[in-house]
Amino acid sequence: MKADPFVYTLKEWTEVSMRHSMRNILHYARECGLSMSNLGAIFHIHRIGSCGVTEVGAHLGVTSAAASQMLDRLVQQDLILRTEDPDDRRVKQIALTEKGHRILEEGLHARQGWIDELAQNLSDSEKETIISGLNILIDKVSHLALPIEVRS
Amino acid sequence: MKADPFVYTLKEWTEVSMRHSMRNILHYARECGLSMSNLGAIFHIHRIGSCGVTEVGAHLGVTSAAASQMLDRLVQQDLILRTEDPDDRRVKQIALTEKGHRILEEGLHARQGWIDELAQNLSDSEKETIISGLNILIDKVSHLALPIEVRS
DNA sequence: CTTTATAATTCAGCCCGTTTAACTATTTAG
DNA sequence: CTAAATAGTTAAACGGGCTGAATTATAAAG
Repeated sequence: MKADPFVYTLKEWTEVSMRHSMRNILHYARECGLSMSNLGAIFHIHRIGSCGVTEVGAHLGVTSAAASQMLDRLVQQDLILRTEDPDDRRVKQIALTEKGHRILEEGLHARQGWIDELAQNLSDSEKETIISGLNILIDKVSHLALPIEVRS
Repeated sequence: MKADPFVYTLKEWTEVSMRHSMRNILHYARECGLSMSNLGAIFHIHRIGSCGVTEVGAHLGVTSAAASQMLDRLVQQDLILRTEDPDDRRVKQIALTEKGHRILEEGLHARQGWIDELAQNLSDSEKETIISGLNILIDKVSHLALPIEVRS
């Protein structure tokens, strides 16, 4: 089980791609003056659409107090919008502003720019082979048990 | 160029795999009381072997003062060793302790554990297809221009 | 030998992210 | 209607991580 060459290769690729992406996103974060937590929140808010303060905190693994304060800073920077939920006025709906969306797009581009570069060095037949494999992975990974989002 | 389905698919997979890995490593960091910077330093030290304080800082994108302080905390936690370089006594050689190696191994395992799980849902022929693609990627990515490690 | 450059450390000061606890507002349960 | 639960905010306190500047030690250049 430990000697599965498939697992070894997939881990190697994951390691390499993550190293590239992480370096790029860290550089971008520094460039635009946001912390990784900030970017993580922005990415999460985009991915799940509108949500509440506590939920953002749960995803980041922090208390609702911490989330509230961080979101407050993001509101001040005009990156997110915090509006009252008409159905339950205890809840604040968190959403990205236009500027927030721009940061998100730029962040994605910064993080994955190396992939564009990589693609230029590949022939069409190589791309075919790779796509076949990736589609299998993408299909199967969606069936994985969803990791639980816990607060300690 | 923007509509290259290959780029789209590869980016999608990178996004998904990074989300899994990041969640797991964040959870692990929290669990063992280390920051992501700490883990990043440990990973880097392991990857390039022994190195100096300033170099670690450069990789993390911080000043040598910041690196010195962070490494100091890691020394106190018995995660790294800081010894004088006999060839140039200005330099301190940074290396992982046994405990540091253990944290590294556990971190890798935590981060990539989902890959083991994923592998169980794949047939041998599917694995073959995927490996073929990954090997192309791994080969080509090594030819990418190395991102410059800069200090602003 | 003297000067200059380099590696690392220390210190003061700042900001960010976090927690706990207290508090307000609102909703839900009885 | 009242009591309990929930969502969010606020405040105080702590520590991490960062910077810039000063310091020490060593090496390299002249």
